Amino acid sequence: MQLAEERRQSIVEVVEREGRVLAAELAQRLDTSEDTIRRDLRDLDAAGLLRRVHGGAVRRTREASFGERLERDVARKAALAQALRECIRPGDTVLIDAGSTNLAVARLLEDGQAATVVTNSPQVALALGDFRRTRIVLLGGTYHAATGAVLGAWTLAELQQLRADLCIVGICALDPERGLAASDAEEATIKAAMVTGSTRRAAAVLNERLGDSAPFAFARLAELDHLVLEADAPLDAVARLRQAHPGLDLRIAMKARA
Amino acid sequence: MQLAEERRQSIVEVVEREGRVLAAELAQRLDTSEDTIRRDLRDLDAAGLLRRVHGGAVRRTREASFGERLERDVARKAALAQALRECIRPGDTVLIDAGSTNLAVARLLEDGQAATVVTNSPQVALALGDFRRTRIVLLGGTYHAATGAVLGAWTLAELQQLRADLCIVGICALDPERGLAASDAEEATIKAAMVTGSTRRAAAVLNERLGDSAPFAFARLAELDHLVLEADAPLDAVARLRQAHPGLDLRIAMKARA
DNA sequence: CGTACTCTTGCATGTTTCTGCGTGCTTCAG
DNA sequence: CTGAAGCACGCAGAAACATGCAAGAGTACG
Repeated sequence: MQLAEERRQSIVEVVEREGRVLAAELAQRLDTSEDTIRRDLRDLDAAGLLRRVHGGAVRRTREASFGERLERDVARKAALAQALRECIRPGDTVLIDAGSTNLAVARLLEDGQAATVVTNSPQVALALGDFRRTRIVLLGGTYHAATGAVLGAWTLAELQQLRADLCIVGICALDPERGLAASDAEEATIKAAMVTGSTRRAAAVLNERLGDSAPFAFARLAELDHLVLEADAPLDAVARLRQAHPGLDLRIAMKARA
Repeated sequence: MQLAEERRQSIVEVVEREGRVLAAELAQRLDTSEDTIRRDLRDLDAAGLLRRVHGGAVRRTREASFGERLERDVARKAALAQALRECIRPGDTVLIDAGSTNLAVARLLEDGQAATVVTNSPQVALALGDFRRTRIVLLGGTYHAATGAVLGAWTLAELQQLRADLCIVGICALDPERGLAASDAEEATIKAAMVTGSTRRAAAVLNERLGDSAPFAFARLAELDHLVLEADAPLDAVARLRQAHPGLDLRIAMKARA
C-alpha cells in the first residue's frame, strides 16, 4: 500500500517528465481506480501543478509575471472577450483597459470594427499592430509590468482630454453594493477616469471575482452599461446584479471549450 | 492514443510554423476526421490562436510589418546596441527612440543601469518589463505599426515637458553635411523634440545608411555626442565624419558574428 | 476500550464530452 | 450556371466525467 501523497507526487513526476498523461493509464500503473486518479488530477490542477484536460492531464507551461496570468484560463477569457467584442459599434472610439481578458478582446478585433482604439496597454497596441482602418492610440505614463498597464499622472491627464464612445474596463472585483473595484490605488484612479470619460461602459468578470471585494472602488454598478458573465455564473449572483441595476445589459458568454 | 488537447496544440504549432494549413491535410496528419479538425479550428479561432479560412486556417499575422524588419540583421544590430549601451551612465534618465537597433539596446540593458527609461516604443517598454530598479515611462500618442513607434501631438507635448540626460535616437540616414534624417515627417518631428530635450545624444548607424540621405532632417551632426559605427565601416566616411565634427565621441562596434 | 468523527477510496448512477457519420447548405472555380 | 469541395448541423455510440453513497482506515476523546 502506498500513501495518497506519494501517488500524487508520482503523477506530477510523470507529467513533468513526459509532458502528458492519460487517466486510465495512471490508474493501471498506480494500481488504483480511475476515480481516485481523477480526484487527484482535480486537486493537482487546482494547486497549479498540472493542467487537467479531457482524458488526462498535460504539463503546465509556466511563464513570467504578466505572461503567466495571460496564459491562464485562455479559453474562459476568450469566451468573455467574444461577448465583449460585440458591444463595439461601427465608428466607435473604444477605450480598452489593460488586463488579460481585454488583451483577448484586442486579439479578436477585426480591422475597422472600431474607428479608434485608445489603450493604456502596450500589449493591446501591439496586438492591433497592423490595422489600417482603425487608429491606435497609446496612453503615456509609467509602465507597470505586474499589471501590464501604463499608469500615472500623464495617463490621467490624457484620459481627461478624452471622450470615448465605449470603455472596456478590467475589474478585479465586482459586488452589487460596493461596485467595481481594483486591487491597486493607481490602477483604480486610471480606471475611474476611463469610466468617467466614456459614454458607454462595458466589463467582463470571471466567476471567482463575482461578489468578491477589492480595496479600491472606482465606479458604482449603476455606471456600467454592459456586463459579460461566464456561461456557468452562479444564478443567485446574477439575480442580485439584475435587482441592483435593472437597466444593465447583462450578457452571458458562450461556454468555454478546450 | 492521443489527447484532444495535444492535437489542438499541434495544430497551433503547425500554423505558427508554416503560416497556413489545410483542414484535410491536418486530418490525415493527425489521424482523425475532418469534422474533428474543423471543430478544433472553430474553437482555436474563437480563442484567438489562429484565423480560420475556407479550406483550413492561417496565422493571425499581427505585428508583421515591424516584426519583419526586427528579424533582419540581428547580429549587426546587436553589435551596435552593445556599444550604444555603454554610453549610458548610472543614474541617467535615458530617452530611447523606437527602432530595431534601439530595441536591441533595451534587450541588453541591465536592471538599474539607468534610473529611468523613457520611450515611444511599446516593444521597448515590454522588453524592460520586469525591471524593478529602473522606472519605465511610455510616451502617449498614435501607434504606427510600420515603425513600431508612438507618434503625434500627445507625444510631442510630453517630450517638451521632458529633460533627459541621454537620448538614443534612431536615424534613417546620416550625412556629414545634411545631418540626421528620417524618412517620415511625423517621425522626424518627434526625433527633433527628443534631441532638443536631451543633454547628451547618441545614435548608431548601419553602413548602408552612412552617407545616405532621407527626406526629413531633424538634427545637425554637431548636435550628436556619441555615434556608433559598424566594425567594417568605410574609412573615408569615418574620416569625413571626424572632420565635420571633431568633438564627436566616435565608437566602433565589435565585429558582428554569424 | 469503545464511540464518534473525519478522510479516503471504490462503486453505482446519471451526466457531459468527444467523435464520426449522414444530410443538406454554402463557397469557390471554371 | 454547375459540379466539387468545404462546411454546418444534428444524431448516436463510446469514452470520460461528476456525484452520492457506503465501506474501511485512521484519529480524537471520554
